[in-house]
Amino acid sequence: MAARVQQAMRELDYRPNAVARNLRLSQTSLWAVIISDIGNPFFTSMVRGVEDVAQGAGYSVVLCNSDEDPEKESRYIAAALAERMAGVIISTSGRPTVINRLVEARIPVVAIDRQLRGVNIDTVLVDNVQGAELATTHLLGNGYQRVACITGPRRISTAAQRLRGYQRALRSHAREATDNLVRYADFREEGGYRAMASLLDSDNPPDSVFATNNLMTVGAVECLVDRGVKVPAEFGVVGFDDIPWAHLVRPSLSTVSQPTYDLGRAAAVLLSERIANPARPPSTVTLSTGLQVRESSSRPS
Amino acid sequence: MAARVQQAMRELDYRPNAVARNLRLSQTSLWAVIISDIGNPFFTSMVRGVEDVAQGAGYSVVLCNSDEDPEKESRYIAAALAERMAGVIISTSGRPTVINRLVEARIPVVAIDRQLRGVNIDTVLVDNVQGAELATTHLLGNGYQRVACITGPRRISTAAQRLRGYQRALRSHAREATDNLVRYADFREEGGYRAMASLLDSDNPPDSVFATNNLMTVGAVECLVDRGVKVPAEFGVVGFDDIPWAHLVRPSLSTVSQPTYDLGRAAAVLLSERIANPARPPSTVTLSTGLQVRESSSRPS
DNA sequence: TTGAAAGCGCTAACAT
DNA sequence: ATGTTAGCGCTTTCAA
Repeated sequence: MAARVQQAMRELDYRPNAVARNLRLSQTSLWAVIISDIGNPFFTSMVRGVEDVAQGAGYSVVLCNSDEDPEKESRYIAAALAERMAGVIISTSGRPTVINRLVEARIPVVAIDRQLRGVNIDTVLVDNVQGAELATTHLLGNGYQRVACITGPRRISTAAQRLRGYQRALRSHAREATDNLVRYADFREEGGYRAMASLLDSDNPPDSVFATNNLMTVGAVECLVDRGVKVPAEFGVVGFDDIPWAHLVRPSLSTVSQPTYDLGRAAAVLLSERIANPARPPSTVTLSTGLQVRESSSRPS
Repeated sequence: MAARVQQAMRELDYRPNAVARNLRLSQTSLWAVIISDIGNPFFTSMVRGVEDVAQGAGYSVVLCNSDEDPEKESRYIAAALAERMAGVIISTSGRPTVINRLVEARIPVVAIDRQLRGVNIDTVLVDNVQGAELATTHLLGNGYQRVACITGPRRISTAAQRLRGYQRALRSHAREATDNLVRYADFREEGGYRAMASLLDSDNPPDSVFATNNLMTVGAVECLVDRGVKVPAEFGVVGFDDIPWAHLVRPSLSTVSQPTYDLGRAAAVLLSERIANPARPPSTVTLSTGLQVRESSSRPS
């Protein structure tokens, strides 16, 4: 009887070997989530969203941290490929070539937060242009005259789109969008700090800044504090994406907020749908952003 | 010749199937790092330390987030077991039973940050008693009279040890270590907030607090801000473990700092040594902590 | 209902 | 130096 087998299983504490099972079925129950900076709370919140959906669908989520390093990213992609993971959710560091392998190997892939050029796959984004426009317009509306922008690496779609939103806002307020108010940094704190320093040291410095991610915003504010520049009285700051404990920071930071958890959920839903039906055409989900006005952009009149 | 095979491999874009390889060799090149809260920057820094060593030793690191939930933790342990991962580094949510399976299955396991009761395995810790004593003594030395303690769940070793260090410091300053100044919370922000509220609402409220992790410290400070209690003039605060951007928070937070990155490195080294030599007796590495004095504990005289 | 066997893709041992 | 084969533990198909 089957009952006796069950009994024996318990007695011997039998655990099925998933490796053999995976080999036989040529599929696993593991999803890889490859993110570009584990130190950025944006990604950690997103991962929670992915996890909650994945658990419900019977998958386990393993996290891989590429640290914005294309080489580490490649290594993790290779691992996901070699282990024949059931699916991959990736926020790329910007090199499209390596990811193609996954797509070619017919492993379901969803791009999250950042677009993948050259391949047509499921994608979950926020409306970066709109968010950046919101932030810049807000600064202009509060009486700041020369709004600068600290953005990320050109190859990363969010950096490019947020810059575009900034430029669009300037133009619609009849300001010229000059290059000398734009700095390209690395989406990290130190990069934000250096970019801010460079802006302050320029010939005709700005009186406010829009930084295109949370860590660079922190770096920029640190620079302003170090130089004794008063925020928001002398200088306005708006960032893209919140930081935790934003309310404990003085001055508290105005930011473009993103639905990070829902971003993760949406990606997970797309991935499970693609696994269920590999033939369906890829779709793109775009979530909208909101402006959180706090102290750093509210110039006293 | 071998050269012709190499050539064919390239032409066909051959990728070895790691699943089959794992089955044959009954081992993988994947380490699982199971952490209890991905939202806590303490763990993210630790993971970086693990990763850097692992990469050097030819392993890839996948991260699993148990969110302090024993059930999720069990699921990930089961996955690590089923996938026959090469090793596991775990910061447990406190249930010893499930982890035994890993040990019984002879999968190399290293406990990090939190001790595992009942099993004798490689462990990496910080000197929690010493750090807590440092923090409490510092508050007493700065003229605070009634020092409270917000600690974590009893079953977690760090919570117990930090509480012990607090009690020891009180006794060596001839203060009674009374239970009504101690609160057990959950190592999260909301828990810290509620514990602080409970302390303030008690009959004989404290004039300072030592919180045993970073998130609860943030929660406690939020509560103090909401109640209009002046830190540090009316109330002193010291936390255990730093938060990012501690310098941007006003008042800036005094904390017991931990070598988080080195903690990860040490665990990774222990794990790779155990993989190389499964027979060696388990060892425990204890790293020391330091006191970062900032504004929140410096009462103006 | 229960049993037997093939084969997933790889590696290691053995034979040529 | 090159070729052949057994077997890792599972699932699926086919046979009894």
